[in-house]
Amino acid sequence: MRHDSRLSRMLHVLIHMDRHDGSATSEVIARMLNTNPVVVRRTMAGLREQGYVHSVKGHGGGWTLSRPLEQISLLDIHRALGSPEVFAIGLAIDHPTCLVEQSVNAALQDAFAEAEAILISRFGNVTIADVARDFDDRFQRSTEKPGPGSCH
Amino acid sequence: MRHDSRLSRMLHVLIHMDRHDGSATSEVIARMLNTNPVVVRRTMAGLREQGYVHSVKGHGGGWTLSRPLEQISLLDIHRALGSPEVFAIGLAIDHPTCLVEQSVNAALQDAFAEAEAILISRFGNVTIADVARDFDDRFQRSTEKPGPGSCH
DNA sequence: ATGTTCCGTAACAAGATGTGTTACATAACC
DNA sequence: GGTTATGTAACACATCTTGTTACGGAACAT
Repeated sequence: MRHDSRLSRMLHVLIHMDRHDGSATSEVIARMLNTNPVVVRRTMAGLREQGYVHSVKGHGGGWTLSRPLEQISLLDIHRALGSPEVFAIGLAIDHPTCLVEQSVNAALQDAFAEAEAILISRFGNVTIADVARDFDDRFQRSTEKPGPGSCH
Repeated sequence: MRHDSRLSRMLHVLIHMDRHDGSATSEVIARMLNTNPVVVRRTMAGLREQGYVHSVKGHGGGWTLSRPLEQISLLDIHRALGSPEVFAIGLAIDHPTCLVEQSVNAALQDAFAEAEAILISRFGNVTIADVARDFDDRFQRSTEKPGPGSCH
């Protein structure tokens, strides 16, 4: 696969869970995301550990939100997923003895650090509720009768 | 491997080439970078196509710079390498029919676009000569007698 | 109690990509 | 023609995300 899509998937599913009464099973979520129930459990495990969702075993069980979307930022989810590497480009080696390579590393790291700081700051300032609100706008524009609906 | 280190490697070798009279063979460059001559040719091919370096076959041949480092930015090299994907994080799917996922994509793409714009802008504003100058500073601090030297 | 429905997790396959390596063709210079 | 280079195809390898199978454990239904 080309890149890590777990953040995208988790935001997607959390909004659906918010707009859906009761709990959702890994099976149902997997169909939403066009993937496998095991992948769902694996990915949501981090969110559960951080207290953003709750899982219940057995009949009638499944996944539920543990707190309102207003209280969860994109950064929270990014971190719950283990703060995966942001960049696909990186240094050849981390601590080179070559002074030339040290300068190259410094130049690149500066640039990466600046870009990452922007991204992380942005993630921290956007809640999932903000994204859900944007969905409401799109939904309203796409239908005559606005309301809390979804595409699944 | 974890990530794309071609940019880092190319900056490294271009500075060495600048501080080294005559041409350098793929063999010599490969030893600098702790890699293989074929990898060097493969990676430098893009730089040659864009006119940053020149290669000569046969006895006495090798690689030479086609223009001063002042005229090559980090962005130039990034593009010469085919503008590889900057981020290791991405969207689940590109053009979803699901309105929720469309909102998620929009939020993430906004954030990524902003961060990438910063990174690209930074790359565009730094020439390899700037990096080489930083090397000169480090070299001077590391010895009594400053001068155009390298670690290889 | 037993079966059904869930999650939890280990184990392994698949696909993609950067990299390493071998092999061979081609070109330039001795 | 032989030597020294690059150019490039072909394939192996490592790593990582994702997909899949398998099985264990917990909760609820009957």
